[in-house]
Formats: sequence, structure tokens, C-alpha cells
Amino acid sequence: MTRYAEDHKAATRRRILDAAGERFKRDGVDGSGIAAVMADAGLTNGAFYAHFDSKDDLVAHVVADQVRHQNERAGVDLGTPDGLFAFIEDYLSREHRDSVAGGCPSAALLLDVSRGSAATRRAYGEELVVMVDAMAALVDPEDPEGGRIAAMSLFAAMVGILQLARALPDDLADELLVRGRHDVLRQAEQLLGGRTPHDNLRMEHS
Amino acid sequence: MTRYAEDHKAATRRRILDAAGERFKRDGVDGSGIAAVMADAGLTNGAFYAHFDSKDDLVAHVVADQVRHQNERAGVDLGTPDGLFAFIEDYLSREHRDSVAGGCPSAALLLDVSRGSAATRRAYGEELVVMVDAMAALVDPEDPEGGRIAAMSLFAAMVGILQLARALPDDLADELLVRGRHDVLRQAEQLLGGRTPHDNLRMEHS
DNA sequence: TGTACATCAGTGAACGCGCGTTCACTGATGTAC
DNA sequence: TGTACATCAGTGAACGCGCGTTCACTGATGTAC
Repeated sequence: MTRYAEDHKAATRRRILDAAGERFKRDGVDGSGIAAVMADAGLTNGAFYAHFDSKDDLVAHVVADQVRHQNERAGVDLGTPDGLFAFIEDYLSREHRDSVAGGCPSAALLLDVSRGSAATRRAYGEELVVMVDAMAALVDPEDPEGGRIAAMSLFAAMVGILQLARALPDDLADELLVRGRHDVLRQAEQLLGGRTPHDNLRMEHS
Repeated sequence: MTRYAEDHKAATRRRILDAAGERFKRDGVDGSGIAAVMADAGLTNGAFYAHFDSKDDLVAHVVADQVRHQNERAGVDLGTPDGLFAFIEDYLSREHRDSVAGGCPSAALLLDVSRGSAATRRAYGEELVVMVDAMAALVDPEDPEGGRIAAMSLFAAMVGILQLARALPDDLADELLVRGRHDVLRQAEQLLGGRTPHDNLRMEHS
């Protein structure tokens, strides 16, 4: 028995992962210092190395953790075609465009991943596959891997549209999001073999 | 008369812009030091401030310069529907995936732009509009602005697919590029109102 | 029951290093007289 | 023709600062006897 609760260290580690996730997505990995992340987590810089081997190690764990979290949240929704349509609408919404720190890790960290360590790239790839397979299971529940690449192409288009919307002035960004939802929804319909989103979903965001 | 050729300073500035363009795209803005950029240009760090006010100032000029260059190269090609189809094939090729430093500035700098100064964002927006308007002119030469947003959505999808391909292992990336070309080409055909790419173009990269 | 010791998450100062930026200086070539 | 001076692109050392990382230490709580 120690004088700390059993899950104390795990809880601290979680605070660091969450704080780093927000910072990394907002300011980039290179733009986020260890001391700033630790301060966000309510700690001082020295404690960092009791939880992670290095900044690189933190990056790999943050990337895996962020995509896993997105999978957990989205996974529930992706159970039905309408869930996929709703996921697309939410993804390409003004709210998501304006919340970088709380938003999709792929949109915010993709370049850091491709410049990152082998461990980071591996972690990202493994978790992303989980997400796109969940999408692909809608097309053919018997063979989710068959639609994996098609789902990846769809998701990549969403990432690009969101990123570009974040880089452009608000007026252009708004129009791009509307058109992007239209284009991606159509691509999703074709993926699903003709199923179309319910009208109420269609109207919600336009 | 000075003892340097008239265009000497302009030529040096160009070397700095080119060197910074490659470094920024490869390592990110935050990952590229002034001294490293200047060494690439064959100079020492001190000379930098005879050409630019600050690193931020350099970033804005590099972003504008990079997109303008891409416009000049692509602009010629985009004159016909087949030019657009070829542009898409080249953009989503393995060669482009593997040449980050010499590749599309939007794919490599989009996050740096959205985190960048007002001047950087303005420069990017202005030059990007030139590029998408050139695409949109294919749809309606009388009203390129009418198709601007649709072209932007198409281009954003290309950016996302290229970025994701760069982050994934080679085998997955190859499959994603093939599927991405298929999806984007189909979207381009619909944009152009039914025109389809020539078969020889279609086969070239698959 | 009281005292000495073990545990360990977290502190905060310090390390060497590279960053963006400044500036006195160099050196090659022009002009002035 | 020869010498003094002006010009200016580029040099390279130095500035303060924040980075990632290390480490001796703190302090709260447990166990040993």
C-alpha cells in the first residue's frame, strides 16, 4: 500500500494525455513545450519523466489515445447508415471547424504523424484502421476489410475539407463546408449502394 | 552603380525563398530554423534580415510564393478537361506522395497556414482562389467564380488523400492513392457535367 | 504507543543546446578629386 | 594616375530565451519493531 490511491498515477497520466492532446492539436507538436503541457495538467515539468520516456514517447501515446477516443465516440454512431451520415454532418460543421483543440486528431495531427517516429506512425495506422473498418462494416458487415480503402478515401476527403476550411476566411470556409458536406454525403451514398440520408438530417446543417 | 549585378539581391532572395519552401514543407515551419534555411541558400544566418523582416514575414512570402508557383505550373495544364484529369492523376501519384519538399504546399503547409499570421492566411487564401478559379473556369468559362467552391471541395479532397497517404504505411498508402484517384476523378467528371477522362490517362497510373 | 525508516509522486533548479534576432565588422567595388 | 572615401551584401559572434531532459530533494503516508 502506498499513501496514494491505487489509481492515482493512472489518473495523473490521463490528465497529461488529455492536456497534451489539446495542446498538440491546437499548437502542433513542435509548438507545444513539455512545461506548458504539464502546467495544463496541474503539474510541474519534472514530473513528466515519471510518466513518459520522452516527448516522442508522449506523442505516440497521445496520437493513439486521441484516435481511440474518436473511435469510441464515433463507433456507436457508425452502427447504421444514418449514423454515418450524421457523423459526416457533424464532422463538416462550423462547430467542428472552430474547435481544433477538441476536434479530430487526424485533421490536426496528420502532418505531425507523417513526420513522427515509427512508433507514432504505427500507432496512428492501427487506430485509424479500426475507425475506417467501422465505416466499412456498413457496406458489407461480412467483410469490413473489403471496404476499408474506400472508407479511408472518404474519410481523407473529410479531413482535407475540414483543414482547408480552417485555413480560409470564415465566409469562404462556410461555403466550403456546405459544398463539402454535399460532395462527401453523395460519395457515402454511393458507397452504401444507393441509401440516402433522411431529409431531416439533410436539412439540419444547411 | 554598385559592385553587385543589378539583380543580385533579387536572386539571393529567390534562393532563400526556395530553400525555405523546401524546408518548411519537409520539416514544418516550427521545425525549420533560420540558420538552417540560410545555410541551404548558401548564406549565414545574419544575412537573413537584409531580405525579410522576421521569420513570420518569411512564412507569409514563402506560402504566397509556393502556391503561386504551383498555379503557374498547373495553370497551363488546367486549360482543358483532360488537363484537369492529368493534374489529379499526378497529384495522387506515388511520386508526389514521396516528394514532400518539392510537392504541393497546401498538403504540407495547411496547418501552418491556419496557425499562422493574418498576412500568411491572407496570402494563402488569395493564391488558392486563383488556382481553384482556374479549375472552375473549365466548368463555366463565363463564370469561374460560380464553380469556385465546388473546385475547392474537390481540391480539398485531394489534399486530404495525399496527406493520409503520407502518414500511412506504403502498402495501405498505395491502395488509398488508387481508390482516391478513382473517387476524385468521378467527382471531377460530375463537376464537368459528364465528360470522362481518356482511357490512356486512366490506365497510366493504376 | 512512539520512533526510525521505506516508499514514491511530485518539485523546481540546473544542464547544454538551438532558437530568432541584433550588430559591429569585412571586403569587394564603385565614385571624387 | 593615385588616394580617400562611400556603398552595401554578407559574416559571424553575441543577446536573451525557451526547449527537452536530469536530478537532488520534499513531504505525505505507509511499515517495522
